[in-house]
Amino acid sequence: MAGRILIVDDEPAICEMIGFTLAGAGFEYDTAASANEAERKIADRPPDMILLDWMMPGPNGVELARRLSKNSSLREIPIIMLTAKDDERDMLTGFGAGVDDYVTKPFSPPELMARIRAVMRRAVPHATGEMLRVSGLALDPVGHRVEADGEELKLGPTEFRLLQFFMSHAERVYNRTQLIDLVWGPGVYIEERTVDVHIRRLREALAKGGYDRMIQTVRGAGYRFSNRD
Amino acid sequence: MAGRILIVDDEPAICEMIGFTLAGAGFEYDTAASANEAERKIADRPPDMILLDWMMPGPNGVELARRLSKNSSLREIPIIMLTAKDDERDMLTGFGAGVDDYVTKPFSPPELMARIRAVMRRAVPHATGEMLRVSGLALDPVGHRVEADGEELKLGPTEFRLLQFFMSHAERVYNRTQLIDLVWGPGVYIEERTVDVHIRRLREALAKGGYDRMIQTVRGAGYRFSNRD
DNA sequence: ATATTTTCTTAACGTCGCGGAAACATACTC
DNA sequence: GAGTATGTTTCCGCGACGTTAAGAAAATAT
Repeated sequence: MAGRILIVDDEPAICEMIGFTLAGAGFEYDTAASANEAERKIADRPPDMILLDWMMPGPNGVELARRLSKNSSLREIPIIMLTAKDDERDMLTGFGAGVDDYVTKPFSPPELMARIRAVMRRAVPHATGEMLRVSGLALDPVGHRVEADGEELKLGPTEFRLLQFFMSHAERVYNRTQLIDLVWGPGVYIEERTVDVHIRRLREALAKGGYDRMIQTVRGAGYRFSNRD
Repeated sequence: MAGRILIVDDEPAICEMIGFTLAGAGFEYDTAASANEAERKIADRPPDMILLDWMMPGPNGVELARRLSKNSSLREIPIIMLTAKDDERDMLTGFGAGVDDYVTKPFSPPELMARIRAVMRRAVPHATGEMLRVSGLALDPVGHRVEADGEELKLGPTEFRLLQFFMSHAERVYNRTQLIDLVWGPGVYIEERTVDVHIRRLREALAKGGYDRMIQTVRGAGYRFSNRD
């Protein structure tokens, strides 16, 4: 499970081709044919990165970028602009609007992938699909496996996502509402106590290697993943 | 990293120049002056990579690329397009036809070599037409055969491609959308559940040697090919 | 061309695992 | 010891997956 990327381009053919390239590299992707559609999809489920075409009918790419940069929870999503012209002025306005990098059409798949990886490593390291390791625990997002001291642990989908989140956000307390938002996703409304149940199940699974101690309760505040006791 | 490269260009001078560069880097090479000649030579002895000129009298480069991509044993041969114009539309039709990278004329020998090496590194496992082996399973991309412990297995075209994909992308989870993209090809729209059916058939075929266990279901995420349980 | 076979795709149904809520038990704070 | 926060267990419904069958399409043979 390497990150999800949203491709915004009005030409379906371009979306398709880029999507194919991304899929080959193990990324999930979604497409949007306009800035408006993109905005809806982003609000619905924020991607880990956005590939944004400059020239589009209706609101153009920069406008969308600017609007996103105004939203505090979405401004962190890295954006790569796809632009036909390498006009310096356009690039400058883009950077002002929170664009992280540019790729000039025509581009080759390897070139695009290199840019994507570079930006991702910088902005959202957890979406690169690299192994997460904390002491004896190893989580492989791509292969969907978790190992404790070389021995595989079996955990359900939600426990897997929960552990993945914790391992990439260690040493920090999250309350139940935050966990629901960040692990279940925005727009999912479940009871806060349900989090407890999944914490329990995760602990149970980790107990095999004695790593359940890393899921720590901070009374009145939430939970924390830490390798210190 | 030696390999045989087929240069397809109607201008003998260019063939010669590229060939000289390749030979200097330790590659073997062959040349073809037209798409038709190239097709014959490829059928006769598939090269490890193709350098394909865009503009040629008769059937042009993209057409050849598209024809190759229809042949399951030849579709994996990486292709680098040589194009004089960096026209966006041309590039896109190229990607659809299974082109791996582009080099725009005029190009320098070092640049070309860099691209060749990059594409080869990426495509190595499934490009060379070499046998794919994972534990007792052996898949021969050229001869279109699959053997389990020396005994031949009979599987349909789609199952063959699916297995070929899995064997060259082991230990990685792919969801149904990605599999459709990567095994059926971009621009093919079929029901996600159809993947299940082909997974079933593949498992059924592999069950003969007990290798069905290698096609693993990762609930909520997709499927994975793995020799570990 | 036509017939035959093979294979692909879809749809329908059965099964099973997982998520989520509720209920109860326990621990902590003041 | 009251009140609140968290741990633990259980159970039901939903949804994901497996499986089968049948019609459509494509490939092959006649």
